[in-house]
Amino acid sequence: MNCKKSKIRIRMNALPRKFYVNDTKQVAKDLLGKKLVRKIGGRILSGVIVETEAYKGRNDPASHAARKKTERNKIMFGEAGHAYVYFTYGMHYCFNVVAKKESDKSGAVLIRAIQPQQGIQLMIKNRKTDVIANLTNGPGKLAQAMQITLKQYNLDLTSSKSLFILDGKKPTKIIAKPRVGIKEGTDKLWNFSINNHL
DNA sequence: TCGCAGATTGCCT
DNA sequence: GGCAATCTGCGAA
Repeated sequence: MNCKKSKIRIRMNALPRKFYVNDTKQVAKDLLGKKLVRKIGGRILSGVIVETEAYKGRNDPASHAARKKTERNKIMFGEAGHAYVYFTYGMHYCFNVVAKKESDKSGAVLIRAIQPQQGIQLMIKNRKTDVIANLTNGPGKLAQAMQITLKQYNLDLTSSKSLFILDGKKPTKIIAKPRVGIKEGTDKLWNFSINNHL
């Protein structure tokens, strides 16, 4: 890759495939502070990622990919950098990014929360609430605000123009906690967040 | 302010 | 048939 000095940067580039080909926990931490961007019909929605969770495959009972490859979770076994969207509790979508080392068979990072930056008005409309702090502080809320559905299933985040992630400021402090909403594997501190000093 | 239960659909056993 | 990587509203204190 020759990254010569580009005077005019018309569009910032999305994070490269290489970023996602790494240990799932590491990518989960690296994603904090990065900027999630969604383009819908010329409008831009964006926010800084402030909370993530790592889900591996084998040896992680809480992961969808813990047992075996199925129609739904096959994306977690696929190429890193793709979007894994799933529908749960009969009414919510959750947005994940496939991230794993070459040697790993499966793994993904759940994006749990972002801090809204652009397109807040549209998010308010999508979420039907005007409480900013409540727009994207959960996986289901985030997907609703960003209009992420099964249409984004298996989307390649490194080449898509409607959904991608940009580089951002590296957080100074990362907090590790047990993952939320699961029954098994709660001993692992694979929930990562940064203090968004609100 | 906190805690609990209902909503609601598709996937897995 | 049972339950899920959740959110919201309502009731009690």
